Amino acid sequence: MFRVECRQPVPQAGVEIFELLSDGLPDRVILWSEIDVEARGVQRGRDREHADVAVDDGAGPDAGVQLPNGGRPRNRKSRRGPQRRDARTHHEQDHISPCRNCAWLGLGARMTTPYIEDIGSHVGGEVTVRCWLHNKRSSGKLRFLIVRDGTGYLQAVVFKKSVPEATFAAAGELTHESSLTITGTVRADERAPGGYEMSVTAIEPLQIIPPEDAFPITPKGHGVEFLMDKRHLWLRSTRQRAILRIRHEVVRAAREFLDDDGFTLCDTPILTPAACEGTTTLFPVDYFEEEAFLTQSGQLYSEATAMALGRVYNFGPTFRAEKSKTRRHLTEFWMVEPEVAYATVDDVMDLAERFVTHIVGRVLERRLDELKTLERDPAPLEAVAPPFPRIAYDEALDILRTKGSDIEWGGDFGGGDETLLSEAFDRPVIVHRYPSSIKAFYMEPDPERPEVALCLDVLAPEGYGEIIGGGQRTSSYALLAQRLDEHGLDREVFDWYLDLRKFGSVPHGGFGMGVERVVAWICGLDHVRETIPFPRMLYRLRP
RNA sequence: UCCUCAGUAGCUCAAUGGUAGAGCAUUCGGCUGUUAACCGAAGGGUUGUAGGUUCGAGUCCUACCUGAGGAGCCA
Repeated sequence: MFRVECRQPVPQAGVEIFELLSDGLPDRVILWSEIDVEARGVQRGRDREHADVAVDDGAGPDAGVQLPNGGRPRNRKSRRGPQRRDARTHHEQDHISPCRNCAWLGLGARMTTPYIEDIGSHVGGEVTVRCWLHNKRSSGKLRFLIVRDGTGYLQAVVFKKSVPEATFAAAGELTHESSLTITGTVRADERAPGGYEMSVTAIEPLQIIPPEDAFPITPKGHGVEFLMDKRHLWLRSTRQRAILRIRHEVVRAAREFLDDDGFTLCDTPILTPAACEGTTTLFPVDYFEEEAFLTQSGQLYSEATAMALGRVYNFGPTFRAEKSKTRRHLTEFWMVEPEVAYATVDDVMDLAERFVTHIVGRVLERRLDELKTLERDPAPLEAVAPPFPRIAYDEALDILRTKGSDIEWGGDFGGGDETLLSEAFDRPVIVHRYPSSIKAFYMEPDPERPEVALCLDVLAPEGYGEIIGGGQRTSSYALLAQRLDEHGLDREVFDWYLDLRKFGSVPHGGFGMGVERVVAWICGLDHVRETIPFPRMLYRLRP
């Protein structure tokens, strides 16, 4: 037995490992578990030629390798030059596995450390999986280990008669969420969850969690408070992983849509000198003895970048210090905000409609497995297609009144009103032209009805409520200045914003979409707190 | 800030004002195909905190603390 050890810096050693394999050990696969942990990190280097790995047989540094056939590898110096290229060619010919991880290691199919999601391309071969123990079932002389590596679950079977006693014992000592590498032959087996199973030949525990201080999250139920306190560990559950993958898909789809539609990403500052809208509470920050605030929207700045680049968006965190304690609120959340020069309110509605449709479509296309994990019925999502119903605020009031609401004209919708409205349609509904009095100072009034604003909200179906808010912005300098005064906002603070109306003002508009609310809706969750890895809420700053 | 509900074993929950219980987790034993495995046994408690009523309080009362849901406000 030998091991391969990492020691820096030893140039070209990554190639040496490969040559060692082909020269001295034609039928021998070096198992991942036989490679020192330090070497693994280096193996991940992008440039294989400069991977820093030396070879050691355990007798000491630079002692060389004692091969089973009695041969020794040539010393390191003699292995530079053309031979290296030969080895690489050999490697490329040898490399037949479609497994991305094995290709990435640069060691072809000989050294197989696949991710579980790729395990199907290794049937019949011996592989090593680097993982955590998800669950364990024992049946006397037979032990089932269900392991996870972040990409999936794999059932590994340890037969007492087929492995050394120590290996069988090691399988027994592993505890829930202990880390390990596990080696064995991959088989297709219908009895195993996922359809593939490993017959184990070797187990190497990395860290065994002691039973007296066991992993706190058990397979059975827990309360919200407990899980939130253990959020850093809760993330390892199947359900949380599915949600975060869908969140990733939502973000990716949003950016993909805007990038492909000619938008330029122009991120806006997090630290701001004043309220963007002046209506909600802000988190104050000491900015070198000046008071600053965490942003609650990048919109005003995006209006500036839109005047420079035409179509822009910003994508970042936003902060609201509201004492809201509901299933729809976080104090820190992510928002994507497109802004378009020369856009009218109708253009913004068109954009919002195409945007939401694209995002939902991508999730259905790429994350159906995760939706299934969440037991989310995809049917309501499949109905999401243009055109979305567009109703004016006045019509919305009529609908609400038929459904029993006693809302007066001029009032904003409460959570219950939003639920009532969205339940009236099978897809997202756009409500436009709210009374100016309940909207922000920068909303453009409707020229035909100045008491309403050219604004819009998109309400998600199934009672999920507002996921998008936006509209057309005031383009007149005089009107904007007047509105600032009416809202009690300081003109000097907004002088740069007023400049946008002073130097080539044009009609323009955009919207902001709350990522967490969209994810909650798509996943069918009853609370936004699970849609972000570490939610920040009223009374919840840790972990 | 206001309203409602909850706090009992590591976790999820029971317990008419009268001996503090179960499942999961943990430990030990059994089982060669388990699917949140199963079977048997064991350990594990200042019932959120402080007062009060009562012969007697997990249970009733008061205050406080913590959490959850909602209102307002918002994406």
